[in-house]
Amino acid sequence: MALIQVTLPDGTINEYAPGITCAEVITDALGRKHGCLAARIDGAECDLSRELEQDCSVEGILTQSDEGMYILRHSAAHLLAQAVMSLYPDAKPTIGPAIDRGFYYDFAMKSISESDLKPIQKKMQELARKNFTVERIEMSEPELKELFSSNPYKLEIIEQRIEEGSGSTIYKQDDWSDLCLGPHVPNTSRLMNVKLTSISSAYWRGDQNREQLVRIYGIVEPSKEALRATITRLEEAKKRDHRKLGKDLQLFHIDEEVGQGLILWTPRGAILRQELQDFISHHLRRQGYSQVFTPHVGKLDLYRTSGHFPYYQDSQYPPLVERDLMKKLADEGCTCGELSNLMELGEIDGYMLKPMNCPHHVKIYASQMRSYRDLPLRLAEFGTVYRWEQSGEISGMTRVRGFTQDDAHLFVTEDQIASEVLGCIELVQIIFEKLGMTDYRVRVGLRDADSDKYVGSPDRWDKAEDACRAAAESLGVNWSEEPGEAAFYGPKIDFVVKDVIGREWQLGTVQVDYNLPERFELEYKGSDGEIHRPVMIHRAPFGSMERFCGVLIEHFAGKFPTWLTPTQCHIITISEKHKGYAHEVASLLRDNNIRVEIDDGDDTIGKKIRTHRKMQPAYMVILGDGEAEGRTVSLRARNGDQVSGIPLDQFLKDLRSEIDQKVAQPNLAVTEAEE
RNA sequence: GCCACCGUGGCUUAGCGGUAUAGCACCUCAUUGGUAAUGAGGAGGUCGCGAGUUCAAUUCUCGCCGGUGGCUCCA
Repeated sequence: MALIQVTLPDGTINEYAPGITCAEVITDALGRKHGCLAARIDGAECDLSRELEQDCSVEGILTQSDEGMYILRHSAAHLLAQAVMSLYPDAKPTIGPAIDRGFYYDFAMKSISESDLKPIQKKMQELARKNFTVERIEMSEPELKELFSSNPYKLEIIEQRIEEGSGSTIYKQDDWSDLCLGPHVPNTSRLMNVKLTSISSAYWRGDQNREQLVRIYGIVEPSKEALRATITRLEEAKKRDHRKLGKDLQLFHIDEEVGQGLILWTPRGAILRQELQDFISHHLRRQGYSQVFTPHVGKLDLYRTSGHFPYYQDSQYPPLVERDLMKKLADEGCTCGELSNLMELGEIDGYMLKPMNCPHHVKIYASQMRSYRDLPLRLAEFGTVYRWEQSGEISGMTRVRGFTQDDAHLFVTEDQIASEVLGCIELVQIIFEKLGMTDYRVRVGLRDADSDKYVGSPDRWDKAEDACRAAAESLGVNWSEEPGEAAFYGPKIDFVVKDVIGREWQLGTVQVDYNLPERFELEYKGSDGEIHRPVMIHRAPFGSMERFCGVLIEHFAGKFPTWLTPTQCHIITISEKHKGYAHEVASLLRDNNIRVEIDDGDDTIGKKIRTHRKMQPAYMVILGDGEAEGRTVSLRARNGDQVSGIPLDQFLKDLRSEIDQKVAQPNLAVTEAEE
């Protein structure tokens, strides 16, 4: 029989008899401890057990690789399904993919609770221990339909995914099998280190109108150590959760009597927010923005013109209707449904909590005759908007019903779009850089070429889209084009970051808009003496102050740079004798605009340090006999570093400069200690 | 909005058909202590809200409100 030639990743070509498996080839090349759990034949992923029949290239997939982890997770999902089926024979498995942080499997079954996860997990480990071989079996369509005849979900997949007359594969371990393309680990013993993490629900095919399924989430790692490390990492991440830290550090409060998703900024949080606003305001002035203020409500008619009221009713607070009018309508026997209709028709007017700031800003633009010399006109406002988010979606500071955007609207000529979009991007870059937020991605939302829902001419879109692409490119970070993700009124650039539990949040956004100027018939007089229509750019580099601060709390784990820290210094006295000096130091610092808290109580020094540590001041300033006599201070940094005998004026000077320069992290005590 | 789970003084939390733990925080007294908890005492809760079952509900049932994890949605 003719031998086949197998090319290995290093370029070596070995000859084998046909029918040799990938596993054997890899073992031959790398030895028995090759650490692979699957393979690639000519680039296509497959099982280690796959047999080779002709010349090809073979490459092992290491467990540690991204692809390897993906396969491990996918196999763990299968194991989960096997375990669930053995414990709940009535359950019907649907789909169970690997995801970035683990895996899940959706079942049609009676609901189970968190406490049921333990036995399932135990069963999984028991099955894993039995070291079943995971076997790939090719089947024809009729065979598949026969095998999964009692599972309508699998049948639906077979109907939709598998071409008439062709077949697919199942993966079988012990007496259990699942419809799947693979590849999978060679045997279940690879899946010992699993942990089921949570239980929730999902709709079949993600469709709200279809069956609700039970979804079980889990994580899996190649080794016990890796699993333990992952669990520890998840627990550590949870400690950074802004909802927990926000409470511990007294940054904000949400009160159910005030309302869901409505943030109360407490004094310490207000400082954080104010510092950020001041920081960005400085850059706005530099870039030629004009500050404006507008009210929190506007007439319904305004939002009829802008299109917000008719199009986005479901995500708005209900309109406010005048009390007398309400009473009159009620007396006339008008029902709620009729009232709603009247409002929609524009028969009666009312006010709306503003869902966006743009209509107000548009009106400021339109309040004067504008000439091309006025453009670009950049109107900025920290504007608070209200949106009726679904109750189940509200979360901490990241998804709320009332929030303040660091909003601005740029009214520009067609030719100014590119440079102004770039200016907006620069602003985002300045902010992210100063705060050390390098872990973000950028989405450029482009129009869907096949759709006609977009306003504005194709060539204008092309230009605007090019401007967005170029701007995104200029950032030097990961960015992706997302066709079909543009707003109907123009392309956009979104900045997306992850929170501690891996959820992505959109922060900043830059959007080009041809629509609103049209709707409000905005004009300017060009240099040619003709009337032209401006283009608008909406942009919010932080996105919302609430969401941004939420993400920022997690980013810094509550250990903010000195300029942002709500209380920069906590002054702590050793004993009663030092009260006088402590207050003197406090006054001096306060006079120099440094935020100080003083503890001259009668706790021991150890106790005071323990107490104040929790609030994460940039520095603890310890004052006792030595300091009072020599007019110096002792500093204690967050990490425990200490330094004594710093002359008071020098400390003030250094601290002031650290704040003014917005240094990334407090480093006075650290620098001194290292010398 | 949907599904599951959860809701005990400011915070963390024990408990359970007979109105309730403990720690931290708070207040008082003593202590004046040099870098992660000094000691003693005290006060503080209609056990999320409303109904129902029961001789009796914080505990069981239902409804509502709120939170958590997902799903769906997200201008």
